[in-house]
Amino acid sequence: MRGDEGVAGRRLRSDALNNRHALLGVAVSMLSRSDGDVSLEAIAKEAGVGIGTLYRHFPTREALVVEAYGDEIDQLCTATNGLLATLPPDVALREWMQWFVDYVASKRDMAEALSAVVGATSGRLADTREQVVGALQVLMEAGWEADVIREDVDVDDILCTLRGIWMTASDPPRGDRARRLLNLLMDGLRAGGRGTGTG
Amino acid sequence: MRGDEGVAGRRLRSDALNNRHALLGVAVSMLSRSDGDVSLEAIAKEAGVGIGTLYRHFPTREALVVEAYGDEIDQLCTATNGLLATLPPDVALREWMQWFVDYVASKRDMAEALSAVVGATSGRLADTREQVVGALQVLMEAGWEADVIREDVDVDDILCTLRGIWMTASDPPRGDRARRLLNLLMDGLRAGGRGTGTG
DNA sequence: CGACTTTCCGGAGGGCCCTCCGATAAACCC
DNA sequence: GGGTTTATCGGAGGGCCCTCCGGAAAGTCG
Repeated sequence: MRGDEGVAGRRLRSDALNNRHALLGVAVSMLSRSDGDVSLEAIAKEAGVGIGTLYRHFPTREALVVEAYGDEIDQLCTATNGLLATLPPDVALREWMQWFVDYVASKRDMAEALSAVVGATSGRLADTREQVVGALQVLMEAGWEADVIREDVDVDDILCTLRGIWMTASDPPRGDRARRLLNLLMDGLRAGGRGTGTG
Repeated sequence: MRGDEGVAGRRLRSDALNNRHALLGVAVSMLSRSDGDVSLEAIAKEAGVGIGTLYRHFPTREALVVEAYGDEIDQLCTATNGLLATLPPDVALREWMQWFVDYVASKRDMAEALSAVVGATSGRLADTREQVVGALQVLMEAGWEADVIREDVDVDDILCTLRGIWMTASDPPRGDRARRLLNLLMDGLRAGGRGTGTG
């Protein structure tokens, strides 16, 4: 399973590994419930471990959420190949961003968790960042190659804009507006050559 | 002074008014300091009132921040006229958004506070929302009139996108990226006619 | 000035977050 | 197994957020 080591990559002791899996399982289950907010202490209790143990494995709530849904994020990030195999690059990019935004909006706490990912510079959150950036990079490069995406916009620009859109799409869910904003973004991405802004 | 009444518009009792002013003054002063986080309890204590009093006047941290800087937000929102008097509408819009984003990035807690404003549907935060929407509306309408801004993008679209940009521009401050994103947005806003996205 | 009504105050209290360190248990060696 | 090392656990504790309501102060009327 992904992420079965500690921060230094060392193998975890058996009890630590059990606790880690228990926490992730409980986290997925409790975060999926539709009732009100879920406290980290409640997750630790339900998993049968102390709160200190939860924090040792997952230093922030965001880290826990991202790791709980790590597999699904993996899937989204590897889906780029399938998209590029069947769609023009710009359409593939548009479609992938739509999936991503919809996915984020479908999970409690995911918008905030992935916002932390965007700003992360080290640790596991930063690994996830690299993963997402990588997926976007593949899509963008295909668009550049086919000359359907302007070249003076970088992957970080897109990621930051995307974050703005998924924040809008979640809490409360607003898929319609997200679609409009993605259209606006795509139009900016296709607008000819050098930026025409005044700044 | 702006905001010298309670939620129902009734006149405040004298002690309440004094407390309110004391809280706002202390809030501005403490939020302007550059050291670490400022707790609401610390603000209440410094203002010489109980924590309950603070919450009665300002139901959330965001409300306190927005009201503390209400005058400055007013100024930003009325600056549109001056801009439109001397600049083409699209340039004026671009310039105003730049001011706004830079302003948000310059105040502790302002990014989050104004995010709450964007989502507010009632109360004083919603009033501020109307104010900002009004300013944007003026700029957009000038752009539509002059036929330099596409007409299938509404003011809420811009506000949501703008929020994404100011979130990026603050915490940590990243004015360079904000400028790039504003350029991208402007290019989308000028890109011809009907949206070309696939959604 | 009292007496009465209305508004407002203050801080105790409960919940959550996060840290820290003495206690505990796994892993390893002989 | 017994002893030693080292990783891990657990929860007490302190801080902040926010609510709630008994009590106090301001305003009002005769």
